Amino acid sequence: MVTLKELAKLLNVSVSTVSKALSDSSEIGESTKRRVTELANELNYKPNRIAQQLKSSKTKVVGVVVPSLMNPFFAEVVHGIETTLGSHNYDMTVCISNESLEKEQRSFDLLSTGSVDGFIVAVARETQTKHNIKHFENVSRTTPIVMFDRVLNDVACSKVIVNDYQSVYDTTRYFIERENRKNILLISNIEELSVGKYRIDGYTKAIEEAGLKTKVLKLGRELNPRPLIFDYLKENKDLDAIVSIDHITGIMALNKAKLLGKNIPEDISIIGFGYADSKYVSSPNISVINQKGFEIGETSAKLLLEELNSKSRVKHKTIMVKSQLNLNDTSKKV
Amino acid sequence: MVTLKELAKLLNVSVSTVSKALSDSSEIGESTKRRVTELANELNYKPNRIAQQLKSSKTKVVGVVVPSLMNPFFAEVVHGIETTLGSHNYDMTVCISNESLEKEQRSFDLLSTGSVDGFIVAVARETQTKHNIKHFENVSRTTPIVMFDRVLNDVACSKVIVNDYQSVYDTTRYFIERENRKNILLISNIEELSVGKYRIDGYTKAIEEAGLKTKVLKLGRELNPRPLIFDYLKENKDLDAIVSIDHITGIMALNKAKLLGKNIPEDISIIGFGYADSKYVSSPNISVINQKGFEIGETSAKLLLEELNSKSRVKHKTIMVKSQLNLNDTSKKV
DNA sequence: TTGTATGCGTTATCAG
DNA sequence: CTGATAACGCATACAA
Repeated sequence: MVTLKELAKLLNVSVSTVSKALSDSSEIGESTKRRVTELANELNYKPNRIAQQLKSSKTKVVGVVVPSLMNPFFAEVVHGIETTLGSHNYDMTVCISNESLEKEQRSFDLLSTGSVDGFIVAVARETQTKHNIKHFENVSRTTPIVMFDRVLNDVACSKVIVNDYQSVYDTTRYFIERENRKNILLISNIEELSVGKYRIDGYTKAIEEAGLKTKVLKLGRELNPRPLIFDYLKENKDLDAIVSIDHITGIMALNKAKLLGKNIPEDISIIGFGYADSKYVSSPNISVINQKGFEIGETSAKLLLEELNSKSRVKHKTIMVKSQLNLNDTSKKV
Repeated sequence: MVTLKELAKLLNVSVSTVSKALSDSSEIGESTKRRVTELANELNYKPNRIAQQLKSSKTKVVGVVVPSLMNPFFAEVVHGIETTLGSHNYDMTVCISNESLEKEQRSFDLLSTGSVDGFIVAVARETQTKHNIKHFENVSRTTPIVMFDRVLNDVACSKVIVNDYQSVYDTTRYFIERENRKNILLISNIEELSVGKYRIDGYTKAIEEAGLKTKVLKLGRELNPRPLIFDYLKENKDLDAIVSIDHITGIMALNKAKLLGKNIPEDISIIGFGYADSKYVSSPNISVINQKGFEIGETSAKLLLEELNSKSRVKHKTIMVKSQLNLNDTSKKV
């Protein structure tokens, strides 16, 4: 690595002259600047970022902590984050919590000691169920945090949330009022998460308002839920609509319904939570409540950058990114 | 942030005493150690990683540059990388090249100036087609690089590759010999990538050895290739097997074949390239050549860590991770 | 056993 | 216009 010192020695000037020349300071004469920049280019000098970071106590790096990258929703959010950060010359350190509280804590502990200027996080399942929030509280004293999707209300930080309640409420009402469905099943495998609860609440409200009966199939953390779905469908032949509150069980329900000889959407309307590529993976194309992962990522990153670049301690914001209802071939378009 | 200096002042000892005490040096007396560690814990002292990095000129951070995270294969690889790095107390900075040469170069330029100890990369499409490799050559002089999947033969570095040729050759032969298929279509949308070429070559070899006729549908970079697939299938009713060399066009072909009234796998066997979750997304479950993304990630990370931790300049290795043939319900099991 | 001095590479302040 | 000096926080060779 070529350093300022080496350039200085070769040019018989001082280190500070070189430094100023390279940052095009008005203090330095044109001819010196030329000599310096020429040699710097020739030797391909690049300032050492670690040294700059130590000096400025800013890293231009953001820590991103997500439960998983295999979940397309999170992958999409991370993509949105990276795009926004990149256009502001920030990098990101990605940690995967694997839904584990301990891994999440380790990531925060490690990165909060100077490695990053701020955090963007979707809290792990275990963190949410055990409600252990010390690592967030500790860090947030010195370092801004933005939470998205999986959010903890009692941590003081900015948040980007999804209109989980409303989107499922609207969807369920759509099924009831526009499609005249009466036996609507909700399938859940994330009922222990706050977002899961909101979604179930939205469904319940719509069903009860219409005087219908709620039917909820909770799959818990079952690794292969397909048999459970199949059995339920087999024993409830009168179902005429299914709402899945995650991205994969909807597809499973679709496939199982077809196996049972159901016509879709004539016999059963099916909708799931989705993401950009959801349309490719089922036939007929499943309807989705599109969570706009990319936008959520962009918004989270912008929110964080705002906090990082404002001198005065900025007030925490909570922004809602509305999901988009994409009615494809598994719901009657009316 | 509490620093060594502050601890030293509070304890009326020197900075170096504190430093040594905290690293449990044998030079320091037990009682002093106790006093120091107690106060350090009380004030929640954590060494500033940036300062440590500057001192040691090691960051314990790896730069990971991938074309996309929305492609489940890359997401899986990154997950494997993160797992391995994490268990060795390394972090990773993830950059997404978006298949763009320029973005890839920027990432390498930025991170190679002290920010990371090494790189793991799958080269961008544009980099491969334009064959611009200067940024790799420059960096590799000072910083180890491991390439995976998308590999450049003329860059001197370690590589983790997939047995693309062999896996498609074997699959095609399976269709021919065990299932007695005669009209086998290969669908490609990555023919300009080295891995795409290998896969097509494997197919071609098997077909020609059997005295059959090759049929290759090249989709290029078409954004919505489904109509192209549909038309091809409609005009070639005699197809009895399809090999897709990426993870999504196989699913599309499956769905289009069903639309055309084909029974699967009786009329047509279908196989695609896949990843861990592929089995969930189609009905019947599509057969896949499973690329073992997680293992590729693990292997890449291990290879890099080896280079980073060996004093002597280690010889570059190339490791092949073999794909696994998962015959599900879209291929006759014999 | 503890402390002093130096350096990692950069930037900023101040003096010449 | 240029240069010397100090500082960011830590670690270590060397003194005491």
